[in-house]
Amino acid sequence: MSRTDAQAKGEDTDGAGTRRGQILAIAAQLFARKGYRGTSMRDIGEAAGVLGGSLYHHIKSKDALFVELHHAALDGAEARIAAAVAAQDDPWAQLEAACGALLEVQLDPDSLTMPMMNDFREVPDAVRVALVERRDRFEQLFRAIVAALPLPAKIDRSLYRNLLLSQLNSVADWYRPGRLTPRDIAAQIAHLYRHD
Amino acid sequence: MSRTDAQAKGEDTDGAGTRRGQILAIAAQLFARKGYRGTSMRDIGEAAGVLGGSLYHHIKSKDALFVELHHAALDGAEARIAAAVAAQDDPWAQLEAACGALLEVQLDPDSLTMPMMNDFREVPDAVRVALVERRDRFEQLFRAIVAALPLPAKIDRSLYRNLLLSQLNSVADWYRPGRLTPRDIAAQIAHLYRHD
DNA sequence: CCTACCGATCGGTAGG
DNA sequence: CCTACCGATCGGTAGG
Repeated sequence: MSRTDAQAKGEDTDGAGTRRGQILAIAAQLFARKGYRGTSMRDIGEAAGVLGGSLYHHIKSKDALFVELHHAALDGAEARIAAAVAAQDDPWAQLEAACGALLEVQLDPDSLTMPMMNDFREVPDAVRVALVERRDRFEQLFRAIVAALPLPAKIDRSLYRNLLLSQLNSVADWYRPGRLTPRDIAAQIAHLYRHD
Repeated sequence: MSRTDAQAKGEDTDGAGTRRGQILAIAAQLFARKGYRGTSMRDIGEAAGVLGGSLYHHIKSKDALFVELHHAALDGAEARIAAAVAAQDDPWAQLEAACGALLEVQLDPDSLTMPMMNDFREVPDAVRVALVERRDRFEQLFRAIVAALPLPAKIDRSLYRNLLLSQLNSVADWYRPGRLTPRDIAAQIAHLYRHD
């Protein structure tokens, strides 16, 4: 039975229980830490206790593996953010909730759900197209949140949204767990971006 | 005569006039566009009209080439930002001037002076150490500017500075020349970060 | 600056 | 899941 068949029946195709699920989790961790080009199939195999070539029983190609992980990561982040936003009424509170949820996902050192959003440049062209498309859909979530903010008329909402998203994505470049929590940082960002 | 000898005499060691200067400029452009790992010595050679191996008459290694370009880029950016800041008196005006100068350097598509600040993860360990050390020194400039701002006491200046720097660095990830100028974006960022 | 090459590593495959 | 391998590409070098 193919994976697609199993998915159609709603079975557990690659939770942590399956061998494939274990391999996906291991690969996500390595990609997140070392990037696309910095992670070889042999690296993933070694972490999984097999040779690199053996992985091709579970995946079609390195590219397909990376895209699958990226899509799953954004699915997870999207769900968490949508839930956090839905729990708030005030538009500014929604903004802070969205920032907090995104940063919690992105800054969790054990997170397998957020490989590298920002490696677009080190990926093959065909992969980049798939990543950008999925990311653009993800960003619709923030488009809606920003649209609901009572911003002064003179503020360019497109620029505002781009700055906010790149601000959130770039935190992972310098954040180190310890002094500040993801929520602390989200609160500060939401404070900076509060302009009324 | 070695390069070091020439430098000691203050000669033009690698301006655009020298062959070495041409090669550095070409390499900087490629690194900026495709990243460290995405740019091979053969790529650089091809763009310079020679074979990859021939480049080793002018440089010691790919690593040393990359570090040299990175240091030169930060030297140039530092000088421009310091000059822009010195032309202002008001601390908030200094902040905006610094943002504008940095973004002009970083968003100029023909800029050879700003390879990739953000590829730290795709670089060998020894290179990363050199890059981080130089970058930390670069960031002292912003430490001084932020220290001079009359921020409310409750604002964490360390977090504020980290957010500002990563905000500025991440603009290059989405900026496309056209609608907005680097100064437009700098003005918006300075506006967001104005909290008194 | 080129020819000709080195050892290492890469993604991926055939056959068992 | 392993053995054994493919062709491609990498940074770098010797010798001219």
